[in-house]
Amino acid sequence: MPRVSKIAESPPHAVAEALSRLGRNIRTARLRRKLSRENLARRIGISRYVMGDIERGKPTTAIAAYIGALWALGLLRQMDEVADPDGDLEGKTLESARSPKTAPKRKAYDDDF
Amino acid sequence: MPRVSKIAESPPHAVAEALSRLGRNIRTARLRRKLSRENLARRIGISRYVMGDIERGKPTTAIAAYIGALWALGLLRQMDEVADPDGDLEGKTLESARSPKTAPKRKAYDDDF
DNA sequence: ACTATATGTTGATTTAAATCAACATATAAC
DNA sequence: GTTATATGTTGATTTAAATCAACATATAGT
Repeated sequence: MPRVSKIAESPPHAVAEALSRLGRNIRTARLRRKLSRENLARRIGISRYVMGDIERGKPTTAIAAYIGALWALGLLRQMDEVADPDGDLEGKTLESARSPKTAPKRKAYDDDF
Repeated sequence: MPRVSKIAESPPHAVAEALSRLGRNIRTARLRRKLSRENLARRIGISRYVMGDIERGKPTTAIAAYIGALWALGLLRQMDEVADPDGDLEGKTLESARSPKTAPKRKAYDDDF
C-alpha cells in the first residue's frame, strides 16, 4: 500500500514477531496438508509470490490474503476469538468502571459506523 | 494493493465475515478504552482513515495495521494461538498419518525458506 | 546421473492503498 | 442553541503491492 504506514514500514518488535509467527504457523499447516504454495495460493486466489510473503510475515500484505490462507486451511475459526469482547478483561473492567452510559455513538444503538 | 487479488477484491463470505467481526471487536475494544480513532491511529502510526477501514473490516488493508491495532490495545497475545501447530488437530493427524519423513525442506532443518 | 516439483530472484508493469485537505454531519456537554 | 469532539465523504497525489515472465536453485524420487 503506497505511502506505506509506519506500522507496516517498520513495525514494533512485538508486531513483527506476531506476524512472523503467524506466517510460520500457516506454513506449517500447509506442509502438514502436503500442499505446495502454488496449489494453496490458487485456492485462495493469490499468486505464489504473495503466498511466500505470507509465510515470511510480510507486514504490508493485505489482511485478506492472510485470512484467506487460514480459511483455505480450515483454520479460520481461530480468528473469532481475537479481540473478542467477552475475552477482553481489560476492556470489560474499564467499561464497568464508568457511570451510566458508555461512549459516544452515532445513529442507531451500538454497531453503526 | 494494486492489482488487487481476488481474495481481497471479493472475499468468500466466511472471510468477509471474519474480517467484519475482527473490525467490530477492535472497535469495541477501542471504545471501551475511551480512545478516539484519531488517538488510537496516532499510537499505531496510521491515519484515522485507515483506522476506519480496520473497523469496517476492509480486506485490502495491510495486516500490519490490524495487528498494530491489537498491539496498541493490548490484545496482541490472542494472535499467538492462531494457526498454532499444537492446536491444529487436523494437521497433526495428517502429519502423523505419514510414513517416515514429512515434506520437502530446503537447506537446514525445519524453518528455513 | 536425470527428472520433476517447489521455491527463490529479478525486472517491468499495472493499479489502487494510504495520505492529506477540506468540508459535512452527528453526538455529547454545556 | 452553541461549542467541541468524533467520524463520514470527496477529490487529488504519491508510491509501492500484486502480478507476471524468465531464469536460478534446491530437494525428492527414480
